[in-house]
Amino acid sequence: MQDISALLQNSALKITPQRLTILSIIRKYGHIAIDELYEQIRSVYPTISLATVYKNINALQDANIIAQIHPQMQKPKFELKKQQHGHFICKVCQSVYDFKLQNICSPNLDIIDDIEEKEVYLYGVCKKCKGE
Amino acid sequence: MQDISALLQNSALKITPQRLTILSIIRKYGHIAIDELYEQIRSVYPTISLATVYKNINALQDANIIAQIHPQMQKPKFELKKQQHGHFICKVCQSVYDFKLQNICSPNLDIIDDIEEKEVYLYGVCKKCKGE
DNA sequence: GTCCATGCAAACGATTTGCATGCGT
DNA sequence: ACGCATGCAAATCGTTTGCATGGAC
Repeated sequence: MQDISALLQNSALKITPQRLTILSIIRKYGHIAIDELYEQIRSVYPTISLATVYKNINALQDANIIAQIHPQMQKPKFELKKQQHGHFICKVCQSVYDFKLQNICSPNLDIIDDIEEKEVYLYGVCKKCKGE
Repeated sequence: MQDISALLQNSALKITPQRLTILSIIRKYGHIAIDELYEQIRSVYPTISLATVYKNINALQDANIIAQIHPQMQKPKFELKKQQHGHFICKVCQSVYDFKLQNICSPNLDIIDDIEEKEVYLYGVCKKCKGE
């Protein structure tokens, strides 16, 4: 379990209770959309402004502490930044699961010089939903 | 080269000059954002409304004639729907190249029952930009 | 004490909607 | 002739900005 304060300490960002709460909610949920995040944080800080949430997710992205994913048919979601991985999205329950990215296709496209980053989304039905 | 009228004939959508033009522009550019599409179609139909362009891309997506891609750091772009493929995005010139998706990683994640769709974006610098 | 963060309201941009008219079938 | 498509304007939604106050360092 990563230490959330340390993430902020190693950045230029100040440690505020709002930021700590935002990060702990993201960690708890794994992947969360902005409106769910806002809803969750309001149960802790009822007076927090949506603008503050937006400013913080932008600052945290710039500081490379969180990352944004864009699954098809879903609102963008945020996650704590970690090593490269892919996402499996269940079409039924909409859950997002991380998985290790290994030997992704090496496309033989002569325009490609070299590949620096990979972004992979797989879509299907998870076992939990299939089993019902 | 696919026949654009046929795409519309096989759908419930009416064949209008605006739709044909939208589709031919998408085909010509391969991948195009909505504002570029609007700009291009205005050079043919100067009176077309942006609302019409939006209504049409929504209708064409629902009819499975076009698809939307979401490369990181770029506006969403549209392409004609075709068999499954990945996208390589040049970080310098922002160009999008299609490539054939073959033996993508089989993640050993026990929550996955089976995979129905794959969405892959690779990011790097294309040879054209590297060579300069 | 300084500077950044917060919270509110207003502004903004992108997309959608309602409605009257036009066009494809 | 009917019903969907178009084009305009207005409405809406998500996100950003400006600014005064508060809090972290």
